[in-house]
Amino acid sequence: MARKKVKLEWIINDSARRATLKKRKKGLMKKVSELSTLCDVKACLIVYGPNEPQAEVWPSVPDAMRVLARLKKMPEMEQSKKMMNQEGFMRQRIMKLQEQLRKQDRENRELETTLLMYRGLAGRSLHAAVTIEDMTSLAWLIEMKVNKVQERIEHSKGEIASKMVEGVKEEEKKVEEPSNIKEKTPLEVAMEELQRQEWFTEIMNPHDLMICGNEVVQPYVEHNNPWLDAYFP
Amino acid sequence: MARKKVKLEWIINDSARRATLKKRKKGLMKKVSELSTLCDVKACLIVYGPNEPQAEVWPSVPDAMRVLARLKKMPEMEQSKKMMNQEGFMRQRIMKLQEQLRKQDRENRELETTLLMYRGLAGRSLHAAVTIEDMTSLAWLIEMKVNKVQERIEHSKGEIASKMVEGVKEEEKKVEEPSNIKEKTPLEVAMEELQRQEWFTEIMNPHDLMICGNEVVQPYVEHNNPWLDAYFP
DNA sequence: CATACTATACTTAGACG
DNA sequence: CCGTCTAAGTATAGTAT
Repeated sequence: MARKKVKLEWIINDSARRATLKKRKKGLMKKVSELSTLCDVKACLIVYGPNEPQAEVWPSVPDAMRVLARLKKMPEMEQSKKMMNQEGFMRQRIMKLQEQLRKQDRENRELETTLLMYRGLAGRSLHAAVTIEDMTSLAWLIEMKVNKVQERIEHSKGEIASKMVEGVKEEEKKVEEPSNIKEKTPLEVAMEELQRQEWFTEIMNPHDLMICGNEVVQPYVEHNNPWLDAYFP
Repeated sequence: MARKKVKLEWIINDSARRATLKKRKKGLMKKVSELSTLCDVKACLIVYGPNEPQAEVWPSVPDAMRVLARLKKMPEMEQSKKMMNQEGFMRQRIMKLQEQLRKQDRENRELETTLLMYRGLAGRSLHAAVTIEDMTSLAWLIEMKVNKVQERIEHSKGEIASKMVEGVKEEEKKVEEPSNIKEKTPLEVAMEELQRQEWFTEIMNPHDLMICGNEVVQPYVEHNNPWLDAYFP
């Protein structure tokens, strides 16, 4: 009746596997919550069942969304790590932080506006009527968003374009080098640039391709088209 | 020299807390990976440090994005659970699934297009030049997205509007009831409807408010504006 | 299938260098 | 700060109900 040392591999036995999943999932959730209270850090855990489309989420779906939102903004930061052992690191770091602060301040102002507006709407609608005006406000809020995104697109387009042209020029310069050093193609550079744009990640839907680091990533998709499997193995 | 039973509360000692965080985070990562190999389930874990903006992510940032993208689409499913013990559940279920299938098929077609297009771009740019045409294609792809979103907004606007008006009417009907039953206000209903729109979750940025179930959720925001704390405790 | 049990494997708090 | 050590505390595989 002793306990075997567990081998780290897929459990073949069907019921044993489900039992293990249940037990360990529970344990994991507990441990995540412990970590989060003991050390007061934000964390989130998502576990999908084998067939269920419904995932188990800690601490809650909305909170997980918050964490996701935060994660989405990080790719810009990952690169600053590479500068870690560079000379003059401090000055760059400080500049980055200052810029971040300014940005955050701007965001805070926007947040205030949205909060106030929502408050106004919610307060009024508690037991009074929701008027056409409320509805219009909502529509206005949404249209504002769209306009903003379009503005950013217009603003970024030129930059991306010049980056690409730049990339082309650089490639033309070293046209006869052996170049078995795998460099990023201009398109990849431009795509990475796009990934870093906030409006881009918010506009592109999850089924679009992403570039992350050096690899082209195909986001999660549950497809039922065998042709795709054949074409992209 | 014995080990105390750990109290589940914030560890005051600064270095002890950081040590615990490090150890337990490592343990958690291990356990998540074990679970995922033992039971072959998709999972993801994100843990933020106390001050670091850089999160620790398992299994990897792109994979986490995939998992989260999948999560984003779920809210529609959560509600079907409430119908579980209703009569005629089966027919509704089947209809939902059929609709989902159609939707997925459409999405697959879009995916194919994007993949083919990207392939074309990537293939051409490997060592050849990136032309203005490539760049234009990219811009075109993005503008398509924006147009689509706007279409959806136009299409949904009317529906949302009528829902709100409906809500107002209903509230007017029962104007003299005591109503200590906390019902959703029309605005809340409309907002929930919005949340369910794909274009909405993709357009709204993380700093906007979300409604999730019955509560108004404020997404993650690291603010440095004390006034906000005072106003929204 | 879920629940309860228990021996054992695994994790980790605290001490030490 | 970091890694190592070790006993105490937890998680859980296998089993029984």
